[in-house]
Amino acid sequence: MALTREQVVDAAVGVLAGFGLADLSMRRLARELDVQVGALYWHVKNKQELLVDVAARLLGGIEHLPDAAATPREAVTSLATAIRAALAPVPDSAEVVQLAQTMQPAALEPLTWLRELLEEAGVAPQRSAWARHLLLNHILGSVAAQQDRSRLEAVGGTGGPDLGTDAFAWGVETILDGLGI
Amino acid sequence: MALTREQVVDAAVGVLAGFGLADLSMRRLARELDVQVGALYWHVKNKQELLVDVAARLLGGIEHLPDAAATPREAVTSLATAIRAALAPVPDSAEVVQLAQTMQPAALEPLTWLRELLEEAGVAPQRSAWARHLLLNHILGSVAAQQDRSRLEAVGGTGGPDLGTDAFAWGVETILDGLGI
DNA sequence: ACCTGAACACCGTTCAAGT
DNA sequence: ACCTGAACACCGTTCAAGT
Repeated sequence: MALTREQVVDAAVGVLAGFGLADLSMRRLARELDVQVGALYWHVKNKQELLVDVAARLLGGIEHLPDAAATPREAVTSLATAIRAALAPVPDSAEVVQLAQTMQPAALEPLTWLRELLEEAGVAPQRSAWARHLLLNHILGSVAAQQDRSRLEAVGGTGGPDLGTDAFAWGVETILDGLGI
Repeated sequence: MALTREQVVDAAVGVLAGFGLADLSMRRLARELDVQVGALYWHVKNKQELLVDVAARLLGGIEHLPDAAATPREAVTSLATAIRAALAPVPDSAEVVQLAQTMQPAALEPLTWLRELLEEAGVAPQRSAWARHLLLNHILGSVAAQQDRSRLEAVGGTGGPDLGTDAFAWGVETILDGLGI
């Protein structure tokens, strides 16, 4: 049975989740899939394009319209939290999303919803693109900072109660306060 | 005359400013300095340590206490703007600073001043570390976004009036508003 | 003290040739 | 259509040996 692009992305997500971006090489992927390196280039144009698919997969499980009952502001908070939760367990996920966002912004749907929700919550259309960036920088920065910390703890981790969550939630509230919504 | 660590850092900053992080390899540096690669490793422990020095150099020209006459809030804005101005012309500088910040936070003095100024402006000491991160993520995110845009324009650039500046200033004000200072 | 030469163990990408 | 084999042009790091 022939290799599929799906399988290549699966393997890439697996290596990223298990070992981080430094170990995610095309050659490692080929080994994992029992093919030669060149075979991968029939299914993906290059590594960057593959990473866009990886980012999309990481964010793929996020649902739109989480709570019809919530206030518009709570809807923003809820989506931001869902994005963070999806990225937090995967090492270097913030870097991968940032890259994908730069190369193909439209490929990461949940990140575009952020702008819509901000407008529904009262942010002016002229400001919503900037506001989305502000929020996204906070989300990705929080994820990266938390993962850097856990890298230092290494295996002898303290197993603490996820201190990053408080800082993250506070940051979201601070931004929304600043937006006056 | 023997090679110095200073010269290695100089060369690294030069390659980064001129060609970006992708071209900043130890081998390229050795070529530029007319030595063998191994020679570099007598002056720096590894590439990461060198990049910390590069980041420190990029931020090294920033002065503390810019305006004694300014309000505390203006002092924060002024420092944030100075940091952005120092990084904006150097490709991939945000990535390099983020790496350095992770590896040796104390090595980047101007970034530590940000916290002090925020406290002087009225941010509670328990919140000032989080607030600094929020602001820093905005600064670095703005720099990266602007450089990504100018990468797409490439050589045939429109030469527009630096649209990123407005978004940056607005973001700083929004964060400070959210902090209630 | 400072550097060379050479090696080790990797990379991403391409492409003729096979099936 | 899909993959192999092999090459091209690179990496970061180490280290005996030279001066």
